[in-house]
Amino acid sequence: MSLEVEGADEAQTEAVTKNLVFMAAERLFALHGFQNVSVRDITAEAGVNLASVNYHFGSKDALLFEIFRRRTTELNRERARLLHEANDRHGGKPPVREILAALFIPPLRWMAPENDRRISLQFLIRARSEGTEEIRTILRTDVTHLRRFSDALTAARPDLPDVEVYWRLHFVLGMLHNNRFSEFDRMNALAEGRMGEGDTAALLERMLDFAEAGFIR
Amino acid sequence: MSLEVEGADEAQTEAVTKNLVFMAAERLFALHGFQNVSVRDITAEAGVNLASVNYHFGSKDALLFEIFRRRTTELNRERARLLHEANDRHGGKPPVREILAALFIPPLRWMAPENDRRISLQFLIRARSEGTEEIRTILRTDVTHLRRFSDALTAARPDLPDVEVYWRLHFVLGMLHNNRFSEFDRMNALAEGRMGEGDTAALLERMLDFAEAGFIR
DNA sequence: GTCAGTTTCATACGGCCGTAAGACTGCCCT
DNA sequence: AGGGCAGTCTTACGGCCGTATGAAACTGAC
Repeated sequence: MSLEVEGADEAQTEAVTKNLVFMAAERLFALHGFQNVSVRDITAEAGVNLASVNYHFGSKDALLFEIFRRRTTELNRERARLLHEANDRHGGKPPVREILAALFIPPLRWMAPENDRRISLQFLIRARSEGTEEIRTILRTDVTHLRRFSDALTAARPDLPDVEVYWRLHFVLGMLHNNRFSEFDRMNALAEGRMGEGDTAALLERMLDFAEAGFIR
Repeated sequence: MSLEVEGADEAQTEAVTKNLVFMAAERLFALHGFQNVSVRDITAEAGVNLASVNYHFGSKDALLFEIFRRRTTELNRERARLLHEANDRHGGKPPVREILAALFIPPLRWMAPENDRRISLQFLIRARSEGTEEIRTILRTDVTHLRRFSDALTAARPDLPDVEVYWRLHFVLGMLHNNRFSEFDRMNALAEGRMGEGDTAALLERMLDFAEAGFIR
């Protein structure tokens, strides 16, 4: 349940231009939203030619989708690995807190201030609500990733009806997805700046305390 | 802590066209997002002339803002009234569950399937993340409404550090704002349709149980 | 050195966008 | 009767958008 960063390399030296576009687009989409960023904005930010987007990705929609796909895969893989490790530690039946930690830790790692994946997380959160119809369809349809977690949770709380588990997982995901800049800033304004965003380790414990309490009850 | 609907009239007979535009715009914005809906879409849906938006509201941005302002005011007023009633019932110091109920009940009332305010809630949730810079600034700046609730919560839990209250309120609002169609559909797909969206009274109790547990802990 | 293949470049096209301008309509007030 | 006016209509303008095209530049193999 630690937040230490682990080796996240990825060679990806192929096609410098394609990568410049990818990174610039992810950044701008995350900051301003899909519809508010034009292909011209992206190529200008990346310092490449206007036609690059359509040459390397096919279309603006396809670019968005590829970023979404890659980041989602990465996030899901990290989560699955942590859940797997929790399974190993507890003989295939980890307690609720460990399951929730596997769900929380990857995005919280990404969110750490010095982490350059911070923008990727903002992108994912945004794409979830503002994405293309294609993205929304996938989100609605492909729930295999979540199933691992709901299964683990029902195993950890066999006394709880399935439906109850789903609802509480729904609430927990709401907590998690609300961690975007603007919402945090709002609450921090209310707290007159005393919320201290930086400490992600403390945030993890806070979130686990809150979510676990709601789950164990 | 009941969900019975109360008198929500509002005369609003002024300028039929203006109202048609208002309603059509709210609906389309809620369903498809601000950037994905054109002035032409709105006026077509409303069955009025293209120029109506600019004549009655000044601009598309101003239209969005006016819808946001009105719905926010209505929601905040309902919440404030419920909190006030809770105060009266408990001599100015209601327990956590009552405070959270004052926060949850208005949006849940709006969300009830037969309620025509359902679309207004979807609009508000969307505007919160996709709105204009002006809307985001207001959300970030104007926290007077939230202060009533954070004050009440710190009074109900004087042993808890202020900062802790803000964090937990942040989590609770995350739970609440995640109640959009798409997110629910996702979880309901995972539950194979067994989540039974319709019963908002049960949902209220479920949310209160979860949030209260996290707060009391 | 040539040629095929890949990548970059400048440019343009058609389309939809938000907004403005000005003519027109109906209604009330005097 | 007639003038004023709020509201509605048609139409068009300039602008930015995503994408397509074809030429130019580059790369490596032989």
